[in-house]
Amino acid sequence: MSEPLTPVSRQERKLRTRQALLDTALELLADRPFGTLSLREVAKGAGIVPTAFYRHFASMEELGVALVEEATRTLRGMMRSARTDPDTYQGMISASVATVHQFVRANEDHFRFLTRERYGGGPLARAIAVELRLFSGDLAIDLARFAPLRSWSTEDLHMLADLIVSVMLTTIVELLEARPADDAKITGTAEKRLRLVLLGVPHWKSA
Amino acid sequence: MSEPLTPVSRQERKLRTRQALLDTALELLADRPFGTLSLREVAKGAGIVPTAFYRHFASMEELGVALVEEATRTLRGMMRSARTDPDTYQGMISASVATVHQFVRANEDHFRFLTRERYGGGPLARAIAVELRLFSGDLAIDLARFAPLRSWSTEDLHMLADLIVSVMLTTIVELLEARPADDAKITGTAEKRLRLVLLGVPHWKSA
DNA sequence: GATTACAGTGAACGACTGTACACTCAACAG
DNA sequence: CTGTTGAGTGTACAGTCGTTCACTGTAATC
Repeated sequence: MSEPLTPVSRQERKLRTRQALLDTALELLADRPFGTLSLREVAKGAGIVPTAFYRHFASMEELGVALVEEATRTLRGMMRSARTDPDTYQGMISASVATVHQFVRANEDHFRFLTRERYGGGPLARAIAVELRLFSGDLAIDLARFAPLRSWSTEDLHMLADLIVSVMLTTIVELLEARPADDAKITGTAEKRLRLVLLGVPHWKSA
Repeated sequence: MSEPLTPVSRQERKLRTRQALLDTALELLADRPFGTLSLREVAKGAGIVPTAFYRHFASMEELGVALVEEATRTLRGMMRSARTDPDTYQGMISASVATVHQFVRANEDHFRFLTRERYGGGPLARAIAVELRLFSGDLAIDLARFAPLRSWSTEDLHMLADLIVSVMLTTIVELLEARPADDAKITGTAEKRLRLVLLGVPHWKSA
């Protein structure tokens, strides 16, 4: 149970309990929305007394914001991982969907939290919205490098990027609600949806 | 303040307080998730004592299910209203988007509730998911009547219907978060997204 | 006109909530 | 070695929560 004899500095211990708070919160969030969990149960889960919670966060809301930061770090990792620029649509599509699939399965808690609180209202939803806009903006920049999209206006590129993000988020939610046995079916449908969207690209006229 | 001298039968009174409970709940839900509101405040808002709540619902959860029913009635009304089958894609797109816009602005509470609780987890999210699947199924049937979609497999039709529903829900959320001054911009983008999706239809090959 | 059904009342309960306050005791700085 | 810092403790308080129970008054029934 006890950690090795390494003296464990003071701030290191603090960081650990802070992480324990974030972890138990995320765990409790597996099956209920953020607004329903209490400071006391998070503290208890992390093995500290309720009043000690305030040594780390001024309120539950502040904890929530920290959780958004942690989860969006995973999201950015996914985006970085997907940026392997293959040369064909089909290659890009299946590679991207595979990346999403892999990241979702490896970080279910983070994605469940993000998708659940995205429309939950309050400051959390706003923080997530900001992060998703950044995400979509990055995607638009990436898309601009593709030959068939060179001539598109930035506005249309953002429209396309939002559409793709929307499809991806739908897929993520489907993955989280399904048993892993159905993963292949879900990723297959996701690829179809993206293919259909990109099929329209060569024939697009903005007007 | 007091209603006219009409004797107001017993069950009519009961129906009214029941509706008052639903209305105050919906009002409170304007800026917080369902899980955070309490039986006591809903009862107080409806002008009855907490214990009288049980004369109408066995629990808050049951109230929530009733709210889902009420809100999805609005949703079905929207679908019925949109089924005016024009003959061109462009006509169908702009008419549908206009219908969505009009219904959202006329029933903001219902749509806010649906979109917020959709991913909130628990029995409410499940009830909403069921309703949305029905909605998507109806849409798939409607789509099957369009000439360019005659040859599509039912699986692909469902894929397309889900994609359209997803775009519509994204649009609804955008409308709810924006000031009405930005409505034109949002509906414009929504039409673009649908146009892009449908642009791919003639070139679709399922494999 | 007497009787029943039942929506709404009011007090009380035990459990849980966030937060204030004074405290301990080990890691740290001088 | 000494004094300070600060993460974690324990008690306490005022609210709120869902739910129980015995009740009241009136519309509906016979």
